[in-house]
Amino acid sequence: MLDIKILKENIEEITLNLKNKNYDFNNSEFLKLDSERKKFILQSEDLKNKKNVLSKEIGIIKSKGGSATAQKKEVEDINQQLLKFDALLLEAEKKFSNFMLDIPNVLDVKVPIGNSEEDNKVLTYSNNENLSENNSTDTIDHSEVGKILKLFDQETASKMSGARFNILYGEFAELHRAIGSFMIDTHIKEHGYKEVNVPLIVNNESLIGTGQLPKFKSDLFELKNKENFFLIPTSEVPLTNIFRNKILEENDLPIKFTSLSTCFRSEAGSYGKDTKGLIRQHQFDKVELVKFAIPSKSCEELENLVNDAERILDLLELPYRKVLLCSGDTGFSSSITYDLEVWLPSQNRYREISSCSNFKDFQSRRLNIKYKDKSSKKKTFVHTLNGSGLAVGRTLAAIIENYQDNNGNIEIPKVLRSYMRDVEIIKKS
RNA sequence: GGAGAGGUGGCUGAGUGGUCGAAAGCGGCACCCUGCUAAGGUGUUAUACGGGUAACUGUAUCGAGGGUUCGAAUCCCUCUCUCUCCGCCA
Repeated sequence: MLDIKILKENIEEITLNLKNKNYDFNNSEFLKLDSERKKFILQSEDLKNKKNVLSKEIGIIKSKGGSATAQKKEVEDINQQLLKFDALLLEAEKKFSNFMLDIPNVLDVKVPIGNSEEDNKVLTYSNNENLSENNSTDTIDHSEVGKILKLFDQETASKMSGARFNILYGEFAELHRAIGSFMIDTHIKEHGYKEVNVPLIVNNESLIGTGQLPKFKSDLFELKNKENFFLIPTSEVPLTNIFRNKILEENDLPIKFTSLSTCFRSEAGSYGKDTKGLIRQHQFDKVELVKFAIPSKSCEELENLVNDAERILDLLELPYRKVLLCSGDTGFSSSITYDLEVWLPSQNRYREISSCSNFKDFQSRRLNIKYKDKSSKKKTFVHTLNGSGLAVGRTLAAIIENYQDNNGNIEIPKVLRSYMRDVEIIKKS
């Protein structure tokens, strides 16, 4: 959520900024809803004040043994009026807050202007080479290899569950588990994150806080037999909500959490896209990195966070590129986002494997997460950041494709071997 | 799932119908005092949203929502969470 005062003071500038995010900010509607709300607040508060004064008077009269019937009558009249005004106020507040919750975060000045994916700015290629220019691809698609090796079974998964699920057997299941363990170990041992095990089901307050609701409900799985239960689309949601309604100490910041969790996404609106393999599943595992930082340090913290995610790709020796998302491609809650895209030779293209964002105070305002600023002594909203470090299923796919030899055998990346019985290669049996 | 006990400010904890946004203590902050890191004294110390250049002032908030009442932290109802006991269970 945006700061209402800041929004009012910079309304032209913010309107332009949001336009770059393809959001049409209706500022006359905003001003109308705001003034309407204020009008009712004023009227309602005025009546309440009168009521409070009279009630106090009645108390004093009663304590002296009087009866105060005239005052009682007057308060009753006020109550009648209040009934009307409070209904109007409630309506106006609701409209206003729905309007506010719908507004995306303002973009950072560093974000390049653009409409879609094509306008994203590629910053670096690992090993300084753009592999999509080579155009020599005899790599077999990871799901095909999986089928040949009999370690990957989409048909059976679809029988028991439906589309966008998979079953991994044997070495693939092991490798999948090894990847997750390796990633989270690296973050806790080498990058200073604290591991957290989180609930996979959260309530809608949590999802409003991080920005998935109310706007993106269709992307979520909601449980049917219990009100207000949603499967998490990412552990960003529980991790960030840990400090909902909390005041943190400046000395404790930055706080760095990481979690390996299963994530659930409905993938509504992506029918027919990536139907084969591990790229787009209803259920997938992901290692998430979440940070709480003081505002003046959050930009720096984002750079570090991206480095932490990149480090995993470096250690796995997977080719990738780093991309700064353009304005139109930057997510609803984010102010600035870097994507890491791993090389998938079978598709001859780079695919997103991590997305790292600075949300600044957008989430913390919704969630009411503050810290006590040492110099000003004021309670100030913290900045929240997060990124994938990395998506486990997509990493598995990338390994299967990038570590494949001409016979369709798959070498295990060196750093993972100790996590899976020192197996060096997966061969057809 | 059954039975009971609870949810009060940063924390502990009083408060059962009127001047209670809420005692007291702890913690925090400011100042004073004291010749050594201790102790003491005084004051101050919630959040959000309005109005006002400002001093200041209004409204709301005692788990959430409803109700009773002129008036609710306090009484009633529903929900929720925590704790204890029983049952079931990985």
